Amino acid sequence: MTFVALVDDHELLRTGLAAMINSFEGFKVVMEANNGQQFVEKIKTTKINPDIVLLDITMPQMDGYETSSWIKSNLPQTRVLVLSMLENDTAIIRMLKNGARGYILKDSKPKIFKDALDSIRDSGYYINDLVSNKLMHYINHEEVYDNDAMALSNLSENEITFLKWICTEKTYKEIADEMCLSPRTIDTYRDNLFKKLDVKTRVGLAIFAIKNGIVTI
Amino acid sequence: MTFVALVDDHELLRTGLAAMINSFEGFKVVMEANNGQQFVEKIKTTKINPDIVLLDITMPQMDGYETSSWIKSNLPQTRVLVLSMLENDTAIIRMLKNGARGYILKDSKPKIFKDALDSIRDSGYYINDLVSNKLMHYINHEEVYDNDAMALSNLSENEITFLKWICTEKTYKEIADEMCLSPRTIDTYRDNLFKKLDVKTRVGLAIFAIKNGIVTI
DNA sequence: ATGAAGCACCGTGTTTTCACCGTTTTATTA
DNA sequence: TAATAAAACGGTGAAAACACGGTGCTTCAT
Repeated sequence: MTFVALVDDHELLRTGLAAMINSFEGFKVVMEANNGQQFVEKIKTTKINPDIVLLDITMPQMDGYETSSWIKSNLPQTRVLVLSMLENDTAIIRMLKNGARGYILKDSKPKIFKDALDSIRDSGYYINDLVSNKLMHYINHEEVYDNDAMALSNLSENEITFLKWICTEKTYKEIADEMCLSPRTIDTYRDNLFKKLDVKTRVGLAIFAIKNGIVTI
Repeated sequence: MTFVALVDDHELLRTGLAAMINSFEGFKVVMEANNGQQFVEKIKTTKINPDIVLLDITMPQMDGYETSSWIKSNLPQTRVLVLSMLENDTAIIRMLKNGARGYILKDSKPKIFKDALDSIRDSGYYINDLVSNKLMHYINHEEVYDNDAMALSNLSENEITFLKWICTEKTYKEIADEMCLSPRTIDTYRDNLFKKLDVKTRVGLAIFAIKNGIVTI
């Protein structure tokens, strides 16, 4: 029997998932959590040790990236299968770098699910087209992903906050007021981010912020 | 027994939903569809007549707005319960205007689901805080919603195209080149959209375009 | 202790964006 | 065909955004 944990903030989806997975021969859902933090707590307080964790990316408190890293270092025998709506290269590569063994979209058909779980249990990995394409692409364009994937983690708290304000209609001067910083500093933030993220305009920054979940619209 | 139809392009969510609803006393899922168009076809070809339709908004082919309108005029005794991730005012008001009897978020707890279904079966409506707040607000700011909801359909082809370019890093002059129009015309497009959409900056336009699916990022 | 790295800050100048005014052209239809 | 709406185009000036080249002040590892 393979034990499965579900980590996703959508309770409804979780309920459906649990029902489905429990209906699969040889699989049993033994834990559910709303986010990474709750998952970590449950791991620590209970003695439950899941074989496979079905993990969402966008969650409050502790997101999928962090959670997957944590699992990689604290539960090395536990395998992560990402279950996300995000289809963009950065998210997929980043999760794989953080130890994920497979990546499937939330609107997949049940059969895909079964296949993925079987494959991860038996071979340790589930390599679908989504993943293999990104991997192939990654091999040839590593720099791009490095820039992009690292970008997020290389951003300071202030830069993240700044990116949130970027997605409003405030001027840089007004943003400076909001953040209690000099307008010049804000200019520097912008210029640095232009370089870091390889964009040239405020719209570029806004798109980046949205794409990477720094702001939700 | 109350018959329920599920219209949502996320098969997994549908599976979970179906399992959950079938577990509720007195409810039975009698039809599932991937989108509005498929739903309409099934209604026409089969003799199934659902009492309640659980309807998503963002779907390919025929979205929730259209589908709800169609149900309103073709199946007047069928009641629509919206099930969406969208929490923004425009979406909620627009669905209610198109005949929806209730609106719940996809990450609601199962109990909310049961309550909503019971309420719609018994009283015809499910008025939660989400809906009542928007309704109250709507009473007092009707113009705003009219502007917003109508905005999308009031946009010309060129304006839509322009909004796509807005979400790039091109300057207005470059956009003018791309669209084979004078820079002045582009200025006018921008100014008109500022008024129509009630925004003040290019970032505002970009956010609107993304929010309303004119561009996908 | 020193040199590299990062953050906050500043000045100047150019380009782009935005606001407000108006004219010509095209299409529609009464 | 004259009236009318709309789309395309234009000028000007102020405000905002962007580019570039800096200064101090920490921090922190060598």
